Amino acid sequence: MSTKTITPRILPGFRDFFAEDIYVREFVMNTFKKVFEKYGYEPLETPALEYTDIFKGELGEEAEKLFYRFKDNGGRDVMLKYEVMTPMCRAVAENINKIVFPYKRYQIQRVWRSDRPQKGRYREFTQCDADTIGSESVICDAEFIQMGIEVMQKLGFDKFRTNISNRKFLNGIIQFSGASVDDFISICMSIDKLPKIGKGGVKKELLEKKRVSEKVIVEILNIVTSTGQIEDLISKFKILLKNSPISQEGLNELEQIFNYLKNAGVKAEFYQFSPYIARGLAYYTGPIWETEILDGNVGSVSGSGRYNNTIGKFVGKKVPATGGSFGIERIVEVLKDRKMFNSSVYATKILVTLFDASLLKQTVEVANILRKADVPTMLYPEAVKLDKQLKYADRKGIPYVVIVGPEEVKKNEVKLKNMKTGEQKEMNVNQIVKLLK
RNA sequence: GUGGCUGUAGCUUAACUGGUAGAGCGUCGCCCUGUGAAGGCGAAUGUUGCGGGUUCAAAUCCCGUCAGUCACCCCA
Repeated sequence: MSTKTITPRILPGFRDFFAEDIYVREFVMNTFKKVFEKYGYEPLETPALEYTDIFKGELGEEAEKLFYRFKDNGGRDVMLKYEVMTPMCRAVAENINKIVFPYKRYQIQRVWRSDRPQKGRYREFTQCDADTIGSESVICDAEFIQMGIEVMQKLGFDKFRTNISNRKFLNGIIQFSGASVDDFISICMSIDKLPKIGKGGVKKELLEKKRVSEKVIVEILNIVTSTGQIEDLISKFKILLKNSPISQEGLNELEQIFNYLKNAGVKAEFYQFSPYIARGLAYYTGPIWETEILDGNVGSVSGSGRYNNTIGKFVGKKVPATGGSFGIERIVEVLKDRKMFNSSVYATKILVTLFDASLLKQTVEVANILRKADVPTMLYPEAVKLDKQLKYADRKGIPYVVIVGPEEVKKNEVKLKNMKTGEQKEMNVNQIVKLLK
């Protein structure tokens, strides 16, 4: 046998998850799952590895630099899943005749990007997406927004807002202000940074990098930073952009979405018409929205929108779709930071101490009775000093300790100690089962 | 991919302008031969990330390297 030791080290941007991390993560994921399923979304899973060509050309050069790409043993050009949406489109396209539309699915899976790790950014992380495929109706968009708000509340947030806008409306603004439609995406990418870098920053960026005149920029920024009541904004824009059919279409869609939310009883504080929401991604074609945590310096925790032309690339005919992604990693961080979830809860309820090796038979009996009654029970495996065993329970956060000593055995009882209050009582094992139920 | 900052015991860190590393927490033992989280006493743990250079002398200065971290790009 070799005596050489291996230095243990984890790859940068990859993480080990211990119990306390997993408890929070599972709470968050289960909350999403439950709400998704309540709204009629079904689960979908796709492989970790895909042919490179399904991602290539879809996401842009920037993204392609971050692919975990290699040749497999059969010489195939493959890569780890970069994001969840493209494989979904692939799977839908491959099974187009089997799937019943509208197809609503959610996906909570790990993806990999060879990005430089930093705060809240990892090379392996979990993506949480839900989408409705095969319907043009904005009811799907509106319902998704409602669902997103419900999830945020279920997670325990009360200061957040979903900012809603529409790409068609923005498209109209850009034409109205005199910019070229070719610059639409790059203008959207800059506008999207508005909350982060401010009006001045956006102006600077657009002037430096794009072929847009200062006059046009000022015009766009003025419209996009308008605030007010939803109804007022919509009617104001309808008049302002009366010569732009595409804007009118977008505004009508927004009107329908806001009507839906109102009728569904969604609290008005949780959503808003935010014309500055643009989203950086190229593929959005209609309504777009982001959910933002308002207190603290968290920012956006979800990004969504309608993308009617993306799946078509895999199928050869138009397949409309809408949906989006929730930033699970960021949400988990916030929950941990704000102690909104008690992650110290250890699943084990009772530690049965082993008082003395000669009492092993009776001790195991006690543990068995508890386990038969589905009480998560741990048996201390060594007959060491009681204080050591109690200390173990304390450090593990196990709420109860059962002591099976000679005195108790004589009376056919055990001692139950509550670790939080320090109280202890002698009783029959079956009484413990009743007490903890 | 670009740039900034930081590497001293398991963790947090001290060491004035270079003079052969000290503490708190934790760990372990004992006070306490049937009781944790409090208290008292004691113990163990460091080639100061690694390699080289300057110097009588380097944790400290210089160069390189590796690692971590933050920001930008981009994004979740």
